[in-house]
Amino acid sequence: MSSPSHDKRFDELPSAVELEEEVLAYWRENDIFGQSLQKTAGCPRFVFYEGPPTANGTPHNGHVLTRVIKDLFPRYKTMRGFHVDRKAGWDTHGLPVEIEVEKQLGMRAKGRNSREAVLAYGLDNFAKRCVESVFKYTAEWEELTEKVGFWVDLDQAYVTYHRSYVESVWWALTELFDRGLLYQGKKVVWWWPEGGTALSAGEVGEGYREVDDPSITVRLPVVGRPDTYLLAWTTTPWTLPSNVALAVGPDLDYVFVEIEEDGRTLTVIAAEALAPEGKVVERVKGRDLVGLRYTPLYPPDPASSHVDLHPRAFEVVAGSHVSLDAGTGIVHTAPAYGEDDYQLRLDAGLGIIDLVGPDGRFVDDSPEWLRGRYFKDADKYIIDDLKRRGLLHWRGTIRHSYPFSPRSKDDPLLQLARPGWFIRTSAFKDEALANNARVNWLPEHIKEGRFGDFLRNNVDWALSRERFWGTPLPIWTCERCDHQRAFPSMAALAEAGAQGFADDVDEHLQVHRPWIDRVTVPCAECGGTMHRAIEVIDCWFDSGCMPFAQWGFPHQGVEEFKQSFPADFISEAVDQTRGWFYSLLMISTLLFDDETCRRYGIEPVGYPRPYRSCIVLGHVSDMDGKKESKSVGNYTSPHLVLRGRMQMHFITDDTLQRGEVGMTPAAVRSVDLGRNERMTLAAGTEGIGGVPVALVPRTGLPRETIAVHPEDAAAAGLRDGRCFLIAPFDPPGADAFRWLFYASNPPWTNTRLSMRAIREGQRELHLRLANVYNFFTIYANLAGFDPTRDVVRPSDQVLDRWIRAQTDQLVREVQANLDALRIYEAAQAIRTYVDGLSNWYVRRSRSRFWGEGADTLAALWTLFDVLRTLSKVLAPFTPFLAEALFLRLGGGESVHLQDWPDVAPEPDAASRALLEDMALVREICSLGLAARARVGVKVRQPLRAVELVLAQPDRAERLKPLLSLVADELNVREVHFSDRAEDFVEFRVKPDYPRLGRRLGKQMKACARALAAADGAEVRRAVLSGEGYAVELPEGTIRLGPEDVVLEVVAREGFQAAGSASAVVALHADLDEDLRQEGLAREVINRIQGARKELDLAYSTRIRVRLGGDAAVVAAAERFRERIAAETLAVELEIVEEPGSEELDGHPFSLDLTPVVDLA
RNA sequence: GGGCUCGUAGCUCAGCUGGUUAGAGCGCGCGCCUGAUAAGCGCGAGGUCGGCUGUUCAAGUCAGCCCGGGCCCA
Repeated sequence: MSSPSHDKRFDELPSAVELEEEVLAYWRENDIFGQSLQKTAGCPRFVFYEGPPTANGTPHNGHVLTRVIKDLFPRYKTMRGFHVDRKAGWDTHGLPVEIEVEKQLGMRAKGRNSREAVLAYGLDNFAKRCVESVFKYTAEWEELTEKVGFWVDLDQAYVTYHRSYVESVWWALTELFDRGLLYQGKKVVWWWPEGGTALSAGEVGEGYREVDDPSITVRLPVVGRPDTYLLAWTTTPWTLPSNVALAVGPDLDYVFVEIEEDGRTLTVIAAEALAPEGKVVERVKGRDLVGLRYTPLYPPDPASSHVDLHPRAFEVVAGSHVSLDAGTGIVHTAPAYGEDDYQLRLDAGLGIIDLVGPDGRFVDDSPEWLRGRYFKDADKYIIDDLKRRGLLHWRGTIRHSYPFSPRSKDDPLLQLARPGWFIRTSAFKDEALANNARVNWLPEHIKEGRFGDFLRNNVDWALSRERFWGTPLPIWTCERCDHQRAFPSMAALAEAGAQGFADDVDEHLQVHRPWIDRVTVPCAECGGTMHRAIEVIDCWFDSGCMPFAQWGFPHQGVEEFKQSFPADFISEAVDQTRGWFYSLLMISTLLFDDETCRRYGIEPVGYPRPYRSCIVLGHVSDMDGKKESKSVGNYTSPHLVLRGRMQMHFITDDTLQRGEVGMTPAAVRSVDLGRNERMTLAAGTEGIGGVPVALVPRTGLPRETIAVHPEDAAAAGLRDGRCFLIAPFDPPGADAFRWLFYASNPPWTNTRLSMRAIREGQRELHLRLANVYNFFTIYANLAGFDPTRDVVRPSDQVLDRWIRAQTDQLVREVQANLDALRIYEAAQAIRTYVDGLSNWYVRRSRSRFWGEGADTLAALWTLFDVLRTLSKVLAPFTPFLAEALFLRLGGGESVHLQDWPDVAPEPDAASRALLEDMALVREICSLGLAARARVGVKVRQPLRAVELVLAQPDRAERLKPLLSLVADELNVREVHFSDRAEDFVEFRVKPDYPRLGRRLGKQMKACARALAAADGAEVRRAVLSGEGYAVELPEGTIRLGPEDVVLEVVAREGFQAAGSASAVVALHADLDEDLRQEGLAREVINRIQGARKELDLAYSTRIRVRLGGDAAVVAAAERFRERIAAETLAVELEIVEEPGSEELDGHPFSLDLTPVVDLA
């Protein structure tokens, strides 16, 4: 190979994994992230809030989605000249942590409340274990974060259990308390008996599951009317012993129906629409039933402390919530266990019975056979009992979703009236809605739909938790006079003369239980001692405080807070509507009204706060749209994507063939190996000594487990039940992973994830682009191209001008879409561009790169230049590939320190015309290839000519400079516009519907009919000549101008032509000797090039060629001798007539080729 | 049961304010090109736009109802 004329060489791009490792190391060594922050110091801010994940679980693919979406905009905005702080955060409080520790300590048991066990263990040690557990998987999170290229400041991360954070939350609570918005009350809450705590809407929302529950209709005997029963329906039989009333809709229609049963005649009462079959004996309105008394199914003991009966107990009452949607129209009411029921009790004065306690078990005052029973277990006993007593009218099962503990999926929740602390959010519904109205939601329907609905149905926030590891409620109550006071900080406590600070423990633990519980304050009212309310708070409140608590505001960080409130952008998955999106919005709505802002010296921010835009992400599912699950095995391993291997458990199975590995069917389909691809089964990550294996579906495997033939296991040296599966393909890597989430669908729709889909994206973007770049390196290195020396002014060559215009257009489109937070559309623009670059610019420019001189230099420079621009456009999307490309092109220190390419807001007229014209040219080529395919002549065989007919004849002139591209692409000698178009084309003129429709209205159809019936060529001529075409319509004659119609051309049958609405391309497919000879010569060239490739010759190696064949071959080769020699780099070309051993287009042929030793 | 959302080619998905050959990628079939070469490209087949009823000169697009999937909540 000849040595380049200078030292500068362009390196090829390595595989994705290698490339990404290289770039990560480079970023680390040079602190590129840090530099990007420094570079933009003092610039306008683009504020991003990181929603804190909890690090006591491992990250999954959904987290990859959020991380890559969250990374895109900060990178983009940084390039646009904004300063984008990216403070990481960790959510560290709450049930998930406690449960994890309880599990470690062996405290979890079905149906058993763990509170006592925790207390017995000791809160000091429990809290310390919680802190340890919080960061259990931090390393995995950090690794994933880095690997997928999410730039976030982990070193400065906010941590919700840290003292400064807790004190900020205390401040918020104190504000609310002092304004009377934080109150103690009793409400029906979702209650988790095993955890001994209420749960917030956000927590409950995590735990819904489809389950089968009993669905029964019971009979309640009417007092004073023998054999007459009210029918009531329930799915929670365990609440029946606590029944105190039946509710009916006063305006609904009810009937008394006679039914036969076991020879008896019974009368049952139910809503007419829902009543059982039978003889209707009476028809009444609901209000007529009100006051009807019935005998309770389980007469309570009035002496019990769990029974509080008012005079109207066991009567029919009116309830506005009664509907005819289900049941019987008579609603069983147990105020202790339902929200509507509780409200009805207050409205109607019913009293209450609560026979199931907070531990989920029946209390001692219950009927004997229920005492101590777990509420869910009681259902079947109650059903049996009612059946025996003839009070069970109907029994079935219902499949519905019911909430379970979000942290312990086997624990059903129950609704329970409980005392606790609440925030009066419902009083601020209007403010929250007004705030919401100003948020830019993507997708938009979240605003009025899911989120708006949630706000409209707002209920007070059940804040308190009778738990241990959480932000303690900062409220102290006097044991003597009940005076209550909230404290916003430790300093405020100290100032009030508090005692009992735990100075000897970690500063962060001091603000937690049990240490903070020991702090007492003298009561300012009576001098008594104040103790802290025992509760901690819902950890959703913690995360909702992050806009200010991350800075410790208002105790510190005031400036930082001011500069970063509100956020420009946040993004999380849709399940956060009731979680983080709500807690953020509600807390900021409550706290940062104009008056409070002024009090803290903040410019009032108004609405929206605390976020301006929010992208609500869909879920990540498997390729069938099912939820990914490790136990089902339909889980695409992030390790396989990022590193090309995954660690699995294995079992041996000798029913397999050797060389087969059994996997769940979903996994086999997801990986989608090609027909000849084999995974490598090995003991180690490198695959040394591994065995090639095909994947076959096997059901019934345990989680993360594969089945292996015993001999394969032995051959691969597997031990310990663990093995690696190593992919036969280049691992797609982080960029391909990211690209899938950007380019396969808009982020708010669910993404179906599979290796197959990721690899598809990898081919589409990465491989295509790497091909283009590697093509560039070949010729740039061959030519000794040096961009620092060979600076070329923008070339006039038409392809160069086109790709530059196209590049500018790309920048505009991506910019406009990203500014509107539209990722998918931006990615589509990139995809289309890369296709054009590869399949038009490079392909049509190829010959220019082989040559020398000014045009070659212009081509090299242009490609170099647009690739560099492209690397910047790609930077926010595929930061690794973009960086590698940029560095190899010698762009500078980092593409992420570059400014976004600066282009004019609109293309100039010339560029616009060129883009349009080239699009038409590409369409013409496409039609030409279709016509060729129809004719069956291969492209290597030159044809005499093609003729073009354009629907818009005025574009012909503009197209002329581009016709040589058509000639090359279609391999024809001549391209011209037909002067006998009518021979093979029909003209058609259609109305321009949008334009004419507005003008003509109802006459539109008549006009279309008239045009269809008219002679197209005639109409066309009239319109184009400017005289216009007159159409008779019912309401008069109108004259159609060129703007009123769409001109089309259609290829006539029987011609070797292909057409679209805008053009028809007709081939002259007849071959003469001359054309045949050229075709043959090109065959010769093709053979020689093929031989070069077989010999693996370098691009610049010269050769000696001896070729033989019959007279025709010789004649063709002789005639095109120079071209053959030039294109194949033959320094000698010997052509002889001889009987060849091979065949060339039906001619005998032989070829002998020797490389010339390069003496230089 | 309610709310939201989705239903477009075999598969995965686009389709702006209603406008006339409904698009892309993959897959499939056929073919081409090979000095980007264990890649690349083209062409083609394939759609009653879930169903019904309306509104309109005109409906994949708007409205109502129904069917089916998903999410959220009772």
